[in-house]
Amino acid sequence: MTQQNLAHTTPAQLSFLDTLNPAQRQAATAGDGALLILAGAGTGKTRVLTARLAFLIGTGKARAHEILSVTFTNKAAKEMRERVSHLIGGVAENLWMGTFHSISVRILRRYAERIGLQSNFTILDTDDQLRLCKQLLQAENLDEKKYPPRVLAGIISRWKDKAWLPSQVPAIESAQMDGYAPKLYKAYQARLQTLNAVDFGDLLLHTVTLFLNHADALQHYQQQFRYVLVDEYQDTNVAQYLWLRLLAQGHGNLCCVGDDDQSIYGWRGAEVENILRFSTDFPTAVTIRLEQNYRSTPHILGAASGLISYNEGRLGKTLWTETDTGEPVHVVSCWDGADEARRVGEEIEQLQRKQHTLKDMAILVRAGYQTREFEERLLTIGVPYRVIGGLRFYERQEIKDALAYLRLIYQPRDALAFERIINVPKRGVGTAALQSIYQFANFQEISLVEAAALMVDKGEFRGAVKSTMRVFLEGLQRWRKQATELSPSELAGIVLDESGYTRMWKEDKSPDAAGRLENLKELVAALEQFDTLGGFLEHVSLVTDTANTDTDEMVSIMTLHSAKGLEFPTVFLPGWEEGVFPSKRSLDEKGTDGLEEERRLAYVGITRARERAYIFHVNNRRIYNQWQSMSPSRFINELPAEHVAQEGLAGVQQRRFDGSSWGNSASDTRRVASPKPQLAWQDEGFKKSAFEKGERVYHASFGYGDVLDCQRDRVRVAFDEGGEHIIMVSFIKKVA
DNA sequence: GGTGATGAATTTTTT
DNA sequence: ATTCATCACC
Repeated sequence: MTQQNLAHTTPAQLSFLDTLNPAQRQAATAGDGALLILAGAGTGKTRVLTARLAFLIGTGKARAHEILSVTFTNKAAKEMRERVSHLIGGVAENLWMGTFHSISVRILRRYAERIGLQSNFTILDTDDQLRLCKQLLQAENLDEKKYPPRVLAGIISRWKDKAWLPSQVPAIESAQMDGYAPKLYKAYQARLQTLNAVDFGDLLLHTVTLFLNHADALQHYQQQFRYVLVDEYQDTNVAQYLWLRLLAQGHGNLCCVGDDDQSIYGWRGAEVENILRFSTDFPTAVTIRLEQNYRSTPHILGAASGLISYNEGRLGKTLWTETDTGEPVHVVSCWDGADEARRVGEEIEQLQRKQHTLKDMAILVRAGYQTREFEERLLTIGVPYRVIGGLRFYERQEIKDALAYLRLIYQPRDALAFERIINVPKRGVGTAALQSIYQFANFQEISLVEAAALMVDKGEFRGAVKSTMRVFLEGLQRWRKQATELSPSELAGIVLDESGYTRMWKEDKSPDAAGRLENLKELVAALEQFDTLGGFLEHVSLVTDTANTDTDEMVSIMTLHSAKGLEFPTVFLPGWEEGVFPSKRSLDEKGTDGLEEERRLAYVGITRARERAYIFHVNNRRIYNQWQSMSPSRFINELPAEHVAQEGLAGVQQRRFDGSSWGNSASDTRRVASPKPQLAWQDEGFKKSAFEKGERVYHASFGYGDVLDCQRDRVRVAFDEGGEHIIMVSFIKKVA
């Protein structure tokens, strides 16, 4: 295969370069050394990255396995691999392509013992981390009110993002949590080590530590990876920066692609400075700007560019496009949230009548809670939608429980898994019993499972606990044996059955129990794709289930963050009000930096649009059940007037709304005169959603059911599971 | 150890 | 409003 890869490169093999514009081609074919590609939104970033990969291989500069290509998400890695395959074929399989975390895992599994772990270490999720933090706080006798576990977990994560080991936390930072934080961090790390576990931050931190302390390991990878490429460089944190710098040391062939204007993950440790500093870090670096935008109309681009120009710390780019002018960005003023949702709905219906397909439209919100009003509205008017993000499959309670069983089978030392399920389903093991198991295990320096087994033998438990515990432990042993004989999927089925976990949900009366059972079935089905339990567990910890492909005819609703990297012909951007967007909290916590990040988020939002962008803001919004009068976001004022069309209420710019300015507008004849939401039956949309006796409907939590009768905005429904309920029509949907 | 009441918090999210 | 967690009590 070596022969093949080195193969004679003919110009024909590099013909893909002809389709690139000059800047793109320059970036794809740049010579060795540090290279920064500043790729504005919609300038063909992925295209250039894949072309460069193909170029390096096609010209024989490197063989596929000598190139390391890092992304932030699995989705991006997958997409890039597919696109490279198109250019160079099956050789692409040999590329090292993945997320920082997945590549780190690969490295760490190999060198685990160097950093005091076993190769089969567990990767903890946020839940586990939180539980651990809580335990540590309890062990230190600290008040969980004063020092919330979440805060501690956050501090530790941020420190890890900075690549600080417990001993390296600087003095100023050490003062956090009244000075307890460093000690707790140290204890946390010690605990992880005994658990043979790592958290997400550790994956990077340990890899950096490994490279710093074990020259042979570092050299091995430095020599193997002759080229290192990074996507979304503006999102890297310090640990990732060091990780990259160490790997690229020597040959210095580090190619970073990014856009400082799209750095929106500062709150989780990303440092825009990494990209701003690139030329200083690598003085010989070549910087190439991709500025021709292939996505949006000039108005959209103009609005976005004008907005982002208010940010100070940026490298600066001038995006341009050859596309037709198109519509200005619509800024729509609304009375309240319900009105806003109604208007978005109307616009969607109108576009639909003009033959626009629903999958070309997206509603992008600042925060998850904002999706609700749109969901309700779209349900009412019968427009199919899909919320992207939110609670993911592997984060559901029942899935985590099931996974804990599997984890414990795979890795008996996994104390956090043990803790999670020892009393799920109920086995009569409460805090007291768990405490004694813990003490015994610590004292004997054995795992919780071993401790529990010994205690059962010694008759330490009384009554019911004694037998349930025995049954559980025997089961565990049996399953562990079966794990070597059965497929992961078969094993999961047996475990869920024999442990009583499935029965627990079958006997559960709550309306969502049926859904949980469904999810468990889905889990067992998903397991069929894996040959080993270990492989599956790793997949789960590193890979988020990807949102369904965009084949369905539906409007997408998602947060601005999860919209990054996507594009839609039509984009709706609601909630542009001071306090909501820019978010008050962001400003309070991070000041000007926070504001600039919010502004970048706004920039990301607008630049998702190909043809049409609608920005909405309301006069009144109910926040935590309290009506608040809102001013339009400063970002609206920052949009250049020539790219904007104002609709709805007049006099939006600059001034804060007062009651009098509302209603004077001629274009505002249909406005509702009170903050009270309009009842569904009063508006035209309701006709479409009127229900009739006998109709089949769906409700998000009750599931499917039949309509018994309906009155105005309410219907009585007999649900298949979960009985009879009277429901607002806006919460149910007709099904065929 | 389970149940009901009271009180506090409440972005963004991948890995 | 709603959720979540803890506390008090059975």
